[in-house]
Amino acid sequence: MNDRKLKLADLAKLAGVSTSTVSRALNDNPLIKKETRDKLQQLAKKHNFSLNTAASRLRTQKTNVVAVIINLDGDTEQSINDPFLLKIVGEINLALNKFGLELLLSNSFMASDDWANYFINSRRADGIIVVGQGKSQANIEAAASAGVPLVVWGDPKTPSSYPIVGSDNYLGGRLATEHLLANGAKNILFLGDPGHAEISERHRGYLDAINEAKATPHVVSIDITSSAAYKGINQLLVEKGLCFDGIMACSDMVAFGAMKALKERYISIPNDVALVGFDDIAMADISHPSLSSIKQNTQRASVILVEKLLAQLAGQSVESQVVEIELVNRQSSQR
Amino acid sequence: MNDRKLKLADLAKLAGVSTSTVSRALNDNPLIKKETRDKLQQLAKKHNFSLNTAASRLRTQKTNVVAVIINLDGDTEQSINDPFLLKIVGEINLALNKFGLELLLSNSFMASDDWANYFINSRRADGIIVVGQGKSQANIEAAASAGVPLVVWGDPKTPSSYPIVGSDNYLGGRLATEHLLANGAKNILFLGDPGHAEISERHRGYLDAINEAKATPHVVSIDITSSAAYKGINQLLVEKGLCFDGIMACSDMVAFGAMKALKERYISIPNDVALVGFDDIAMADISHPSLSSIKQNTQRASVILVEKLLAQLAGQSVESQVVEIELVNRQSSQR
DNA sequence: AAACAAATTGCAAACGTTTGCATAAATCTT
DNA sequence: AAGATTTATGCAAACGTTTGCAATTTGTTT
Repeated sequence: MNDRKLKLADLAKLAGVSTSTVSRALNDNPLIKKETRDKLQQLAKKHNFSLNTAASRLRTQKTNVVAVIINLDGDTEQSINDPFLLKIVGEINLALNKFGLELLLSNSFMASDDWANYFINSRRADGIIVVGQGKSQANIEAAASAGVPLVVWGDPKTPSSYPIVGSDNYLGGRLATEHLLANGAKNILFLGDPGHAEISERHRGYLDAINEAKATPHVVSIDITSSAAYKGINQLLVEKGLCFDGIMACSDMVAFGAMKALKERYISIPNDVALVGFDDIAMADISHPSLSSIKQNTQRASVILVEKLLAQLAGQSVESQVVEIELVNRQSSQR
Repeated sequence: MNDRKLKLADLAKLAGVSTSTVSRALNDNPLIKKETRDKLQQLAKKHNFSLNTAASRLRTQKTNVVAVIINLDGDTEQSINDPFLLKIVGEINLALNKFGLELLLSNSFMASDDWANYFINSRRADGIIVVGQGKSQANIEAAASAGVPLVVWGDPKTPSSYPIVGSDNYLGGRLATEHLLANGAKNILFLGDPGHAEISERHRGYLDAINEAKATPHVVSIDITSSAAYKGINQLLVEKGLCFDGIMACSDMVAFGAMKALKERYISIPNDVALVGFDDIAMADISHPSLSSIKQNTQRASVILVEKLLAQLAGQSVESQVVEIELVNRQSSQR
């Protein structure tokens, strides 16, 4: 339907000016008289012109694209099932758009493990945002030490050579546990895998709160999925009976897995067992009983992630940063 | 840390051949002797070389990028909260990677409404996958009639000038309703907004099943969110009491909203009200009672979407296609 | 009105690939 | 052993922007 794609030169000919002028005008360069600029921008719009990004990226050596890598462990299926990871990708997308950047989506099953090479050397993107630290930080380390502009969503307290933005997981774990204690729970389970960076901090917070209350810690180490949680709690109940009266789950999906196991045995939540999750996904509010949870401010975190990436692109060096969290108090822990 | 980025010419000099040879070797062009090809590929790997995609895209006029647009209505907040949309994006990502394509993520709040221009003319991407028909198909129509390679995830039975891949929503609505009827429900609510393309088909299926059973249809038209469902059912219960014994919800999240409203009033599921959802998200299996649902085969659909896009890129014309669905029978409808 | 400064615009050379065509080397015919 | 094929490589011209510098126009000062 359309005739052949217009290029800058065609537009220039139409307007009777040089391509330099058109180029500058479209980039709103003040070197060009305001009047001419407006006229040319109008013309471009009228002819449905848009710049060939390939050409301009080649010339400027900038892409205005950010690669977002969902960093999965491979041995967990958290990816597809956990709404939280995808939610944060959505937020990052919004934040990037706000800064005029585009989002190239990838996951860690990508072609190469050499992110620096694949994304940056190849000029596919200007920088990288990694979502999730995963258990191994090797790929991240490698990219960072190759000098790639890079930010990670993860646990900011992890010592690292690259900036990490994330929630105060320690505080989250502590708050959740203290909340359970305050609601009368004595034997509180930690449900999650402390081998995972972010969860290990939540676990530390849990431990400190438990110790201060002179209670006994008990960890059920499971994969970050609801089905693993379901099985884990089920098994525990079979083997030892109801030996706990509170659960601090490392994610909401995990909490729901536990909740199912409890409900099936007619164990009352929160009366027999109080329960707190982590993430505050949409479902937390809509489940019955509704799930108390530690809410992560993903929106704010996303903006910070992008800002820090931009700062790096501008040559500044940036630090890790903690984003505030909040306990959302609902029915599952209230007694 | 790294020295200046290598280019093809540098590599050529190192190997003592021309850039043409290196270029062809790296693209595995059989014009080049296998031996030389291997040697050059090795050399490239050793020096951590990777092609400048900007340059090669400029030269070849191909990007190997597909823009995925999450098409939202603007007046609904389905986006961030509905795991289903994001899940399908994840699946599409996997499918694209399988074909060596990359995924540029966007949503309909993007800069321009002129997708053809923004994505294709500008050579940001070779083609577009639209996730969700939304209520208005204007943007899609415009892009399609501009000759853009484009595929839509939506309701394949919608008459359209572009190929739509999606579940058999009519059949899904019918199966769900028939299932509820078979389980003894007499007054079955349809919970969802029939103004929305895909949901309208589900509604048609519902209606046909209801009519064949000589039952009375009743639609509660709400936005596609769990909170809208919660409010909708709550209001109905307040105004008319328990005037129904079955619900066919237009999505799982909607079903959960309804479930909450029912549970709060101690209305038993499935005994007082049987419930079927749509989408079969992870939570359906883990809720209590577990939620019967129509399962959409997102993985298969994603592969088909990509294949159809590739076919278009190859100049073939392609048709809409229905992907099979399946009723997953769980507790919420079983009596 | 000339000389100078400031504001606009144009010229032409990059950016790093790919690829049609020409050439050189190797292999095959007779 | 010399031409005719086949196979392997190199030359050089694109692809469509951006941008330093030069050139032109306009405005200001004396």
